[in-house]
Amino acid sequence: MATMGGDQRQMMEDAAEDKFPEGLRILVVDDDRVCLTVLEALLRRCKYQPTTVMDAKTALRMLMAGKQQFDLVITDVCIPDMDGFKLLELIRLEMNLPVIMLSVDCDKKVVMKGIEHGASDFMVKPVRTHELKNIWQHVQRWRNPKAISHISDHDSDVQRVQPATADKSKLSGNKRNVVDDSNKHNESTCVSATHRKPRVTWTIQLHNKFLEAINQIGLDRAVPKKVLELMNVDYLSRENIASHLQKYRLHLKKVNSNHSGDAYERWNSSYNMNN
DNA sequence: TTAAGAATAT
DNA sequence: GATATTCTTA
Repeated sequence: MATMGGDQRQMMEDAAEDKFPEGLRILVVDDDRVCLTVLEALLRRCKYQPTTVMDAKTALRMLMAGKQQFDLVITDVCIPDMDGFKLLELIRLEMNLPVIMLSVDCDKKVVMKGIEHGASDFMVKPVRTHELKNIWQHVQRWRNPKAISHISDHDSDVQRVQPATADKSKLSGNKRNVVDDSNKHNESTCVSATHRKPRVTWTIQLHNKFLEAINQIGLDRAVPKKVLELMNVDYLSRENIASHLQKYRLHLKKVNSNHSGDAYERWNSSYNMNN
């Protein structure tokens, strides 16, 4: 990777605000040199800023080392030193980045697996430019999760329809349009995944920040909205905090009733898994 | 209409 | 168990 001077970085930040999708930093992981090169060229053509690596370990090391150096990761399913899904999992666990999976075939099971592991998207090789042009949307989704439109109409699941009051649409005429997917596979198009916010992991750091906020506000006056503001962590939602606050208060109650000294320990120990 | 907090669901 | 989502209430 090229080291960049302050000027360049500044330029990129400007770009990030003005013409947002340009200059997006993308890490591409694929063991096939040809694919890698092609992909790199295509990404460049889309005005992105690709970095290529050929194995998972290097990818991880780069991601971990400089924090927040990338906006998006694209990885092949088959990479030598690690299962692509494993890599996906790790990235999702350790960092807050959208990941796009890549594969040569569109086997439903594989795609499914990608989705289940939290891939933002799944593309089938060969990837075309027009598919890449739009991948910035995943970054945008990540940064602004509020804009997520719940398109959960992908199964024949009996959608539990509440009587009159449940209608969220503002339009009076409620058209329940189900986009028919008559073309289940056009070859080499990207199969769009359900975009789902990653489950929040309350690391010790995050929890400490939470505590800090609570201390500042005062436990009794602490409400999710205020805590959210004070914490100022962009990927957290009010609901996330509400949930955690609920758990925290429950925990406090326990501690108060039976104050066995190790209750505190127990609370903290549940955060020692990672970070 | 929004948000808190309890109750459930995953 | 942890976190998300739904439900009820204010």
